[in-house]
Amino acid sequence: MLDINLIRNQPEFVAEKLSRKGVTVDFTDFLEQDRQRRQLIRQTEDLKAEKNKTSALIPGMKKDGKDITPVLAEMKKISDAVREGDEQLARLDQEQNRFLASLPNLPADDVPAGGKENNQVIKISGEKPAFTFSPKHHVDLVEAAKLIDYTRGAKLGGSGFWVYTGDGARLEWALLNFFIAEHLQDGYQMLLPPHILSYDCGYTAGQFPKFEEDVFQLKREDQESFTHFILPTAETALVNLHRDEIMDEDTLPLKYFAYTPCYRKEAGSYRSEERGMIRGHQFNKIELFQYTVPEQSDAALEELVSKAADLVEKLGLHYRVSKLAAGDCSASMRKTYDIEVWIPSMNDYKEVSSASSAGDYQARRGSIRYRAKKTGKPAFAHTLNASGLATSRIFPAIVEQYQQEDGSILIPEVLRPWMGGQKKIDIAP
RNA sequence: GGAGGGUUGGCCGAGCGGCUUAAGGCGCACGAUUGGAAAUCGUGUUUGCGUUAAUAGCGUAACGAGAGUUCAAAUCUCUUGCCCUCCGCCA
Repeated sequence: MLDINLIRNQPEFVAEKLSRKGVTVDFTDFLEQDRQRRQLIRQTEDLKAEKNKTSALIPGMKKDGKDITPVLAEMKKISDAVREGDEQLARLDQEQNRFLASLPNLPADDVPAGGKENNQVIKISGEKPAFTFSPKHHVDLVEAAKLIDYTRGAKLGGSGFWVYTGDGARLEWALLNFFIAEHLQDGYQMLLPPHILSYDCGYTAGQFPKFEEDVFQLKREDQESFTHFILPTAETALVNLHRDEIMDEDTLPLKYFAYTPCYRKEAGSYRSEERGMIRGHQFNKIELFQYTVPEQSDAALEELVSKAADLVEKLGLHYRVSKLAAGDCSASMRKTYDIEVWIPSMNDYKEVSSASSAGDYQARRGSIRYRAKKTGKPAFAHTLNASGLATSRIFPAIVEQYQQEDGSILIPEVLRPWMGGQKKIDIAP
């Protein structure tokens, strides 16, 4: 949600920022309606004031035994006028909120305008592994080593699901354990939130109403629209933790991380080059999240990016970091860095972490505030999130980048403690 | 799944149609008192919206949420969220 006062005072400025995201808006009609709306508020509130005054007379008159019939008639008249004003206002409010809620966040000043093609690679770490043999695709590798069972996954859940088996399950869990240990060491608090969330959570995160179709919706038999959904990322849960709260400034920054599977419909987004575990309906992810005061959010974003990058680095994988152009950031975000790992078989980099600052956009939607010490007044907090990390692309990257000529896979050193010291995975007999 | 009870300002808790501008207490802040402190006394102590140069005033709204009855709703009716107790079922 954008600050309506900013739109009132500097509509051209807001429109220009939005155009960098590829969104064209003309606020003329909106501002005119806003003026009318405020005038109606004034009129209706004046009527309410009159109503309150008149109503206060009644008990005294009754006590004195006076005839209150004319006052009752007057009250009736005012009440009807108030009701009419309130109804009209409710309609205008709804219209205005719908419009405001549909506007994406404004990009930060240093974010390039335009779409994907304007993303800037700002860091490349390591080098593409040079194979002395012909490297295999991760699907072939994990099937040979019996790490993932795609066939039975599809039997259980349909296309886009898989089963981790044996060392594959252990490797997956080792990754999560490694991430958890790192985040705990950095002073982040671990959370395990519910996976089923109520509708409001999706609204606060900025995913609803626009992206309602992207999540698995849960509906009660007796209701028309869905009331709950399965979370597409732990971010949706974490951003709602302090919804409708006013926190002490002293408690900020709050640093959390959560492990959840992420459930996404991914309808129509399957591409043939993404066979395997690049894009599934369910994948494991650890999500980092921070609540900060506005002055600290830029530094917090840098911290999150470097934390996520550090994990990929410690796994010994070749990756790069990009700053996304305005149009490639999701709607709620003012600035996003993507960390992309090299997948040899795709000859491309795939996202393993997206680190973003929402500024106060989500805070406004969810009324997430803190009491500013300086003024003593409530102010909107800033929210930031980053994957740390999603395993569904890290796993293939490890398998492909660490593959040996005989089809075995070396286990990155940092993961070995969580795999009983095991150093490599051989192809299954 | 069934039957009850509850939901009120930061917290506890009264109020069950209009003398409530939400009693009283606790906590917190400031002031008085004191050599200093405790105790005591006094004052203040929510958020949104509108108006405004204003974080000053004034107005307005909010007693879990939504709808209704009424001239008037924290208070009555209906729907619903959540919490508690008991019963049933089940991992």
